[in-house]
Amino acid sequence: MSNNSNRQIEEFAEVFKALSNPNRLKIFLSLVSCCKPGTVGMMDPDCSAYIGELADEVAVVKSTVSHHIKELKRVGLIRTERQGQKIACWVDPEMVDALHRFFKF
Amino acid sequence: MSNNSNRQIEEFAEVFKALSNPNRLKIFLSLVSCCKPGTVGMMDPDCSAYIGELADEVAVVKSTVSHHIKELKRVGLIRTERQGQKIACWVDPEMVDALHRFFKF
DNA sequence: CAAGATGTTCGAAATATGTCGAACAGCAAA
DNA sequence: TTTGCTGTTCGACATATTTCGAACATCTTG
Repeated sequence: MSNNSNRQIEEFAEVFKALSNPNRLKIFLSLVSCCKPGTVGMMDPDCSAYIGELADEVAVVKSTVSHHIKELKRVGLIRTERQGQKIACWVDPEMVDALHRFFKF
Repeated sequence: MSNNSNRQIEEFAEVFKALSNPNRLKIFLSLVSCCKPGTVGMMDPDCSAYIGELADEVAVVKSTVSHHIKELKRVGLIRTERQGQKIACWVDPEMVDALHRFFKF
């Protein structure tokens, strides 16, 4: 920690901004919790959620969820893939690990 | 991770918001780095920085730094104490640990 | 192809944020 | 007490964010 270039600082700041909105954080945590421990990001069919599901959980309209998903994806926190009509979303474990290391003293 | 009440989610969101501004993140990291490993938050006289110093480092005016410090303090990331004319600032290790655990799978 | 489901894009509105400079307040040393 | 630091508060301004609903796009299935 604390040994970061200016560029890295900007990037982490963007990741934190993505997690700074309560609804976006809920979406992120929802994606984490829908995955079995150790399987995150491995494209397990049980290990993802869809926009509509997330909209129900977080209680905002789907267009807003779509926006939030886009932002979480942009900063690298999640990944998505079309599966038929739906879009599967899951957490990227590498980014979570990077954050874990960020706060390691 | 992911096993958080609504209240906890809101609190973490606020912490992430505090770290989402590049200048505020720089201030935070500056406070981390000015501390020797293992001594963070122990009120070691070497283990703190002052508003003016931080303003120089981050290159914003002191009123802005004061604002940012207030916010970092509000969410529990740092602590402060008056030392004569100056205000000493240091990182709260418990919050860093909480963040570390937050990203622990 | 038509209908139905899911997700995206767009425009708009309210609200929040980041920053500055000026004025003010607290402390220390002459 | 006066002067000179240090930090805080305030008002202002520009910009960003969050959210919604409507319109559009994409995919599946009958």
